[in-house]
Amino acid sequence: MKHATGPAIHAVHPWDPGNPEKGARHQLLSDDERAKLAKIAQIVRFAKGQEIYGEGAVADAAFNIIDGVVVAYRAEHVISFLHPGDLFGLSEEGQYANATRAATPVTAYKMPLAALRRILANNADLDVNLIIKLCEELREAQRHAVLLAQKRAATRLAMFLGLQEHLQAARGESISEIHLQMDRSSIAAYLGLTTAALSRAFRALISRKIIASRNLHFVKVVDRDAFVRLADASPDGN
Amino acid sequence: MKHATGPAIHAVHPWDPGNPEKGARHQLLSDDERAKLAKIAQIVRFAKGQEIYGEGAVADAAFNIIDGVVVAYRAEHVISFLHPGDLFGLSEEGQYANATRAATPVTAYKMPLAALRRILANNADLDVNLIIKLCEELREAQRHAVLLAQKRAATRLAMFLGLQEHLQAARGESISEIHLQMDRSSIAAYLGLTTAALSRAFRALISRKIIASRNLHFVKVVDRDAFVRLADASPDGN
DNA sequence: CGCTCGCTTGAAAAATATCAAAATCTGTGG
DNA sequence: CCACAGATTTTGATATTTTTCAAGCGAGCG
Repeated sequence: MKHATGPAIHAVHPWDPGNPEKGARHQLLSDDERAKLAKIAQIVRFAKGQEIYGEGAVADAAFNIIDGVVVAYRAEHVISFLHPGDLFGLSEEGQYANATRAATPVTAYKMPLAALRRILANNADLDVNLIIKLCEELREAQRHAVLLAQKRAATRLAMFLGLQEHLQAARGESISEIHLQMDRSSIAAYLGLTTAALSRAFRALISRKIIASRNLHFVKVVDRDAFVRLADASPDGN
Repeated sequence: MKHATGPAIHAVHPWDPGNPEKGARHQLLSDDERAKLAKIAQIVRFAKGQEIYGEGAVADAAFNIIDGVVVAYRAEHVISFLHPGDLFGLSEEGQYANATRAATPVTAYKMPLAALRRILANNADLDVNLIIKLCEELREAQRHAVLLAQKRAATRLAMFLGLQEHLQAARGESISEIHLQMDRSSIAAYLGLTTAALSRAFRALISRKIIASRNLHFVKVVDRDAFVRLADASPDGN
């Protein structure tokens, strides 16, 4: 079982131009590092919809997702969706900068921040890995901003689906369908739309035969050209 | 002259709850570290409007702003405004993830990435400082996303002005007026609006007597209550 | 098997995008 | 220091698009 070894942090390496397939994510930690972290970590579970911590709560632990999807939000707006291999609860000491909630049943490692920092202080490699991970989060936050700057709902949705597909590929999963594990209201909050507008955007893409969906959680890109035309943040017309 | 000492990285410390005034930014580097960086840095200047590097260009150097404002953009959308004490051009090796352009005349340190990484590898403290800086950038990118998720133009503008004011305060400058160094089209691109909509948003805030401005670059908050009511990402009504 | 919660749909109102023209600003050169 | 030309910003009138508010559906759950 891959989960038995301890926390795993996955990210696309920002240096190392010579990595196998571009965009592929790597496990950043060595077995040794994972073992060290495992010593201070405990495995915790959250039910779907359960709050993990609130905005502004005193931050005492970081989490590393083993399985499931977590939603990070702030002031009613979804900031990011976190997946297995992601780290969260970090980078704010004192208090958490945003709230988090389980979008699906979640299993995660929970690591006390104090112990974590102690390990980081004595381990330059971990430091670097943390930097890599932060860079990845930063890139993603910026992609989110570009998405949100789009003016048309259908464009935002297409970009979002493109991001999801991309993430799925980076995780090594199949791309034949895009799997949306979160509910519509979370997606709407991520896209800066009302659920009504999101629903209509889905309908627009479907009726234009750009995507198809067999249920709320699975979407398939039918017309790749049109999809890319929409999703690639075309600076021009649309 | 404070600039004679070498690169300076400013950030709000994420740990250290016990810092003097909350929100105040600190110089992260020791004199020794600055001296080390100074050895590999050269001072460069850019004219207003000049491109510093293009999106996707081969990344060979990082920059640290001494004076002026830089705009980072991607696909026609402004991702961030960078100020003195900020670092950019980092975190992408291989190629720059976004383009940058001088919004005002800019003076900066230019540091070859290769040399920079060599220094980082041998200096755990610098590592930590880099982490702190990345956390700050991440927080800011997330704030940007929250801003963009707002549906009303006036709300986005008010939040933007609030952010600018906050940054100004963190830099220790006066807050009696908000100084907008960039042009309207950059602000519009940052807010995900057209310049026309941005102009009307300004007008709306002015006619509602929430702000006043003596020219394009200086804005004053007149009705603080109304301003805060708008800018504080009110999850509720508006 | 009924019920709740979440998603979809409708119709009307509000807001922004568009496109184009007028006003202002900037900085350049006389 | 002033005048001018180009560029930026503002304003107007319309067309789109999204939000709102509310009612209908449907799927999943107890």
